Amino acid sequence: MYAYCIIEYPVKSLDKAFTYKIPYHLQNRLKVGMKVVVPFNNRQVHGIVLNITNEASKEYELKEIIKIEDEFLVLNEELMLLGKEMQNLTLCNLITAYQTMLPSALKVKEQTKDYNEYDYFVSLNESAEIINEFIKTHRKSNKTTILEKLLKEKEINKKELNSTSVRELIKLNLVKIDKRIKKHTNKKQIIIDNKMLNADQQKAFESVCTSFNTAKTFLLYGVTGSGKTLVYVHLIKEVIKMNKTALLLVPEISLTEQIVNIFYDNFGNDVAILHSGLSNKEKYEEYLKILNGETKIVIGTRSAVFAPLKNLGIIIIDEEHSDTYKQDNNPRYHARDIAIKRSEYHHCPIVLGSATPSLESMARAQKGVYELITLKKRANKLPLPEVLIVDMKEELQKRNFVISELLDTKIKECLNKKEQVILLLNRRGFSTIITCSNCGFTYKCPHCEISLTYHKTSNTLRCHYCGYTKIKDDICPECHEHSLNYMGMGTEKLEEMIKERYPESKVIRMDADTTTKKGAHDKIIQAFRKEEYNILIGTQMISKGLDFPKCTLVGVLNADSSLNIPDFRSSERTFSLLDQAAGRAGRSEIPGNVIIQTFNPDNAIIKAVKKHDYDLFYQNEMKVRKILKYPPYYYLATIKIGSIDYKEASKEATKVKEYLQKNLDPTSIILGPTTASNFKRNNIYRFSITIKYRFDHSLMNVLKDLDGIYATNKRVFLEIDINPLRI
DNA sequence: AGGGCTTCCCGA
DNA sequence: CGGGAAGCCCTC
Repeated sequence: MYAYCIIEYPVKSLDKAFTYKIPYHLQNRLKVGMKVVVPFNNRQVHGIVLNITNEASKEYELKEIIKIEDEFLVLNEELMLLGKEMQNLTLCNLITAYQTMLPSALKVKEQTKDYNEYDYFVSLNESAEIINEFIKTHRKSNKTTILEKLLKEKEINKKELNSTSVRELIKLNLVKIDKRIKKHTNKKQIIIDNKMLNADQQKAFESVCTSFNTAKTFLLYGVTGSGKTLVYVHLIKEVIKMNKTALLLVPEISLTEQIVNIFYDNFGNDVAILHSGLSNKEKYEEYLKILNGETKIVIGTRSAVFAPLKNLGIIIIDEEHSDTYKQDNNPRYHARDIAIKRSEYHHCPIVLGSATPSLESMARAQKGVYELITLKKRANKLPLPEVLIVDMKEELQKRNFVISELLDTKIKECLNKKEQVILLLNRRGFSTIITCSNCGFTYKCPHCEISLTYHKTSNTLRCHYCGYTKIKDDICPECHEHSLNYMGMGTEKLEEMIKERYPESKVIRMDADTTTKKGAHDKIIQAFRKEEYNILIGTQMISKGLDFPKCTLVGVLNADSSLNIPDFRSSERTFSLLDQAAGRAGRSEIPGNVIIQTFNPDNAIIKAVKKHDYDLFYQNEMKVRKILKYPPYYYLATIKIGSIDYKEASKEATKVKEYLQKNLDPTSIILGPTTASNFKRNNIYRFSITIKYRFDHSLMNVLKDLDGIYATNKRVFLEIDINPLRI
């Protein structure tokens, strides 16, 4: 028998199966999807078994598999198929696809790390007579007490006994030790909310229920606060009743804990949680629980879409429009696409939930590809919060640079009434531009040529692209004057300013800098919910999904920042960010207010946000997309051409374009090459080519070939992104 | 990926 | 001629 294996190196030239003989003693044990050790070019490497056959080509002298690395199946049949689909969808190496699906502890490399904790049990190694004899013939000691205990209890955890005495007893051959994997008692009991559904929610629930056992995609479009989560909970409950499993994806770590907490009242099932904030060991434990079928519900972020659940009954993607569902390095997969593949395999429905669906999803729903379910009203029947637009051009004349008059009064009101405020500023750090007022010098990253951000807490200047960090100077490095100005407002500076301006306030900040530690997200959220603080300052990470009943005021300080980014999706992102942020206010009995500060009060997006009018936004934006030939009317693919050498990158980019022009369908539009949005990053110059296409059956193959051409080029490399979120 | 083999370049 | 660097090829 022979095994076709893919080996661990993620290199194009090795992205193919190698054939090995299966030694006799492994023939019954070896299964497809197992991790094996094989000889490879005078080395031993790890691989995954793709296929087992009785026949093999006689072209090569075949070597034998050395051993099986993991006795249990690493990847089941579904996930093996899914990896191949991901390879086709994203043009990554097959092994890269499989690696992405596994928790790092099980990744194909080195040896599988033993993350298990063990318990050691002591038991008798001789008959009762001999033990009794020993006790009688020796004077009373630690040893005899242990033996007496063991006569009664059969086995005792070694931890409870004196280790020296145990060691002596082992030497005497009277006792032995068994090593067993420690069973963790699971703390996260899932708990199903018994709250009843309202009429709208019930209708939504029932529509999905009629399609259990069908691979159908639903778009659950519900305004913020309409209680989508409760619909999820009831659907999952239903699925569990049918003895199936459920997968719930959320966009950010900060939302996993919150969602878990919603599932209360013991239902007897455990829920596994998977997100990047867990340690490798924790991920491994969660993964094993899922693999062993000990848990039927998985909640997690993007990569949780690969959770090895069997018998999936439903997949739910909350906040489906979120950018975080697309991985921005290889393999550039979108969790939504993967989820749809999985739903096809399991014949189960998939629910995409959002208050601001992506245009792609809404367009598909309009066309009837997805079934549209709408929740128009907030669950608590309260109106959506009133959105007030402040024109910052006028405020500037009143010398209000950061906080407008209106926002200031509202904050004060809120603090007086003992209610809570959320302030959204989509820029972290203290100040975003540092310039010298004497000579005009500005700090730029030496590797990326973008301006450095000053972080006061660490007293450093940092590049938010590559992570370059340097200690802050006191004087200008060019003209050596004490003339450095710290301009541009980041969350750190805002925090400082708010504390000063509202001395009675208790301010907490949540951004990438305050949430590096494990569990920090949850801590901040809990503290704010318990009203230990009354002002929460944060970046967009606070805009999604969070539910603070006492929050009645949301202020968006720089609504324009995302509007001005030159990308075809920036309107969509802005609308969704603002609408989501607005949805944080007034979620309980007390009505809320939203204040949006902008320099473009007449902008159509801002106006649509004011009216909470997704449809208005959708209709307008679809017109723009149609004229400009962007998704959902056209599909996109981008190719980034990078090199340390500027000229070489530029030259190759032109060659790539010529290649595409020669080989692609003439209906496809090829744009570029232009300098990529972050042109120089980590000292690499990058050019970008964008392909717009509708029906181009040759596209994937052309791109695959192109990738192959550059696979051996060490100086120039390509990054291909199918359906990119930004160009 | 990474080791072995060939080729190329150049000179205490 | 010799040695080191760079390029090329192969791996079941």
